[in-house]
Amino acid sequence: MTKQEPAPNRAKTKPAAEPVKPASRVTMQQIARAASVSLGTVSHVLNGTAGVREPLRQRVLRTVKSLGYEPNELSRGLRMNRTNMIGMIIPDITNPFFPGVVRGIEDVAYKDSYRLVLCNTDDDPDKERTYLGQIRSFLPSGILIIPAPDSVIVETPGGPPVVCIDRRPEGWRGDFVTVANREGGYKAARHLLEMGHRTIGVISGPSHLTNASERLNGFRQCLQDAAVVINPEYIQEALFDRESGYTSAGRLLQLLPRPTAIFATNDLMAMGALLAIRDAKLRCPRDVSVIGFDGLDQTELTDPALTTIYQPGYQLGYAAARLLLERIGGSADPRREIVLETELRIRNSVSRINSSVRVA
Amino acid sequence: MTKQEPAPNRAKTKPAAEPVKPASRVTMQQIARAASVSLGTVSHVLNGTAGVREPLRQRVLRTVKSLGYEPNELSRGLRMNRTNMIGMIIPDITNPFFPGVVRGIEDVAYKDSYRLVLCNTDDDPDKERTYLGQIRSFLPSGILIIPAPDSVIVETPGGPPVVCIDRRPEGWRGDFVTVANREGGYKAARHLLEMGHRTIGVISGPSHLTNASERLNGFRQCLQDAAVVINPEYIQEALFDRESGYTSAGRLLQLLPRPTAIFATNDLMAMGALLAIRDAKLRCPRDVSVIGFDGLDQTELTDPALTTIYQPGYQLGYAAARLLLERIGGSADPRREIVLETELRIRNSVSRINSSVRVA
DNA sequence: CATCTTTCTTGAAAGGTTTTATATTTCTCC
DNA sequence: GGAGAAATATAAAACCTTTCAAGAAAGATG
Repeated sequence: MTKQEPAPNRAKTKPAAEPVKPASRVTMQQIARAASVSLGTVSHVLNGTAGVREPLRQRVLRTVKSLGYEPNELSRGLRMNRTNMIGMIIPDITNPFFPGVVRGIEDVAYKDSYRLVLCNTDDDPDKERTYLGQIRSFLPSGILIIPAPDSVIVETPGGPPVVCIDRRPEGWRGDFVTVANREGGYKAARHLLEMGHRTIGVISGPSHLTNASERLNGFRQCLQDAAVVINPEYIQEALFDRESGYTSAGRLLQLLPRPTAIFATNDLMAMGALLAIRDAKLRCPRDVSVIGFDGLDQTELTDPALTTIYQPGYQLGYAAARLLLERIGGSADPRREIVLETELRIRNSVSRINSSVRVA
Repeated sequence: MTKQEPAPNRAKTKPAAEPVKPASRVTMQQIARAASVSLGTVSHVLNGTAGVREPLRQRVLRTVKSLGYEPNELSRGLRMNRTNMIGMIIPDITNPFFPGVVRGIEDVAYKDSYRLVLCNTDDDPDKERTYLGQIRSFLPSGILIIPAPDSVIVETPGGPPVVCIDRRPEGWRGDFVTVANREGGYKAARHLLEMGHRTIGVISGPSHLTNASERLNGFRQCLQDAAVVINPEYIQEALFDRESGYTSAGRLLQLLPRPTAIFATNDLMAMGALLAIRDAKLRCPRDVSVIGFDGLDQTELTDPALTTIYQPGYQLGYAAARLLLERIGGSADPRREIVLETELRIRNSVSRINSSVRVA
């Protein structure tokens, strides 16, 4: 306590008063002083870490309220060696599949009052590495990541728990939440076969993305099971975006015989295909059928409405976040792998092919 | 340094060794020791805050690299009274207009190595308040917000700068980045008038959202300028989402005379209208024309492709982030208001009306 | 009433950085 | 070679919390 002169001469002496601190935040120290109590006690009241007798407790609580104290999460995090943040690394929020995932994550995080730090990698492993480093330097409670292709994620022993979503990075041995991509691809193929298609083109995603290649594998498996062969040039690799879907579809349409159906391993590329078909003066599904993968809302309204394999994006995020929270809570269970189901959504972009074309 | 017995009896004595620190991060202190230099010097090398002679500098840098040091942003932020985070508060990432905005923000932020903390308010002022508090407790460098209706944002004098986007909250007197909503609405009306429409329905957004009401006002202004009257029941208020757009359109379609065109103040509602028209066994644009607002990518592919007023979401975010960064940099310029232009995108959902219907 | 427990309360350290004031070295010039 | 100035290095404080060890008060027991 600095000695304090009695009141009278206050005006004269120009006391070495603090120079009007620029509205800086209220600290626990100030609460302690105002409630004439020790710093530690304030902390104990706030966190319930030790019994504090009721009257004192009330006094502290009142002061907290009246001064409008809010804890400084930085010092808190510094002391406790982790903050209530969750790092969330995704390829690109602009790809309409991801907002749903993010939202699922956030809803879970919000309930437990975790904050989300968002990073878009653009599927660039360098950017991903940068972000990971930066995020770690905030000592987040956990990390949720949709890995870029070829990324090598490692879960550092002392560091925050990590859950991978949607794509499994090379050699990843930790928790993983995904969708039954293989079965989804299989379902797509089966539907096309059932509708009589035998000459089928595929627009696949980047082959080093596990989800893309699994969808393709499932698709192939089904054709193989049905003894339908598919020529390599009928399988085009694109980039999971509309534009490359458009160009790949263009190439497929020029093949002879022209495919009667196209499977795009995501909806964005399927939409590109729809556009390509239109631009080629063909009609979908009359001339060419299209089936997508994702089940984006917007594909209900395309012309024609897109038949697609739905995958539950929101649930994907939701499940991943729940799993992460368990880990943060200290769960040391063996690694978990959660696989959500896909679902064929039949709309109007796949038509039954006339039997004349059918193989005998 | 705890005294260390010679190796042989290690098994017996169970030395009071540190319990294998859980791979905790390397600190500046450790760098300092390893390079036999003071803590301050390390800091100066890292930040260039004081001249350090080259050989020493190199030695420090080498140690930093070899030990893999990464700064702890928490202590850093604690000391400097702010972190390199930016709080970003939006209504709902799931609304397809926002991802573009967010991406624009992130691209700017990334370059200056700021991190984004994402929060979805669902247009709920309480949730918004909660988030604001929580975000502030991280001492972010700045805050970017698309305000919820009826929210009261205040920029605390000592606190981080705030830039509002898209909607101006009641009484907001700070920086603001938006789109020329009024002119956009005007353009929509003019287009419909030019195409011969005189009986027009409107699906407006929530009236307490400034952007929604401005679009409507602009629209009305144009009709008024052209001496076209519009009956109150031809203006339906909806919620900026597809579902409510669908119901509102349904109501409009039952009016007599049935409107020949509908203006929806966002694309999501326009898509709902398209659906409603389809379900009412009518055809767009033959029976009813529709014009939207936003210019979402996906509306290129609807059936029919949606004519709409495009607003540059990405640029909105980009500009807001740049402005915020200037403020963070200390700019004390008078408050700025940036208004971006909209653009009429003519596609296929508005048709010219046959002259017989025209007013003489 | 003295002593022992138990329950509350406190002071101080720790966490990792930046920054200020001071100590030390190096250099310049007579 | 030595004084003084300039350049470089350092120690210690500060930022705001949590937590541990220890002190003080209250209650119980003989």
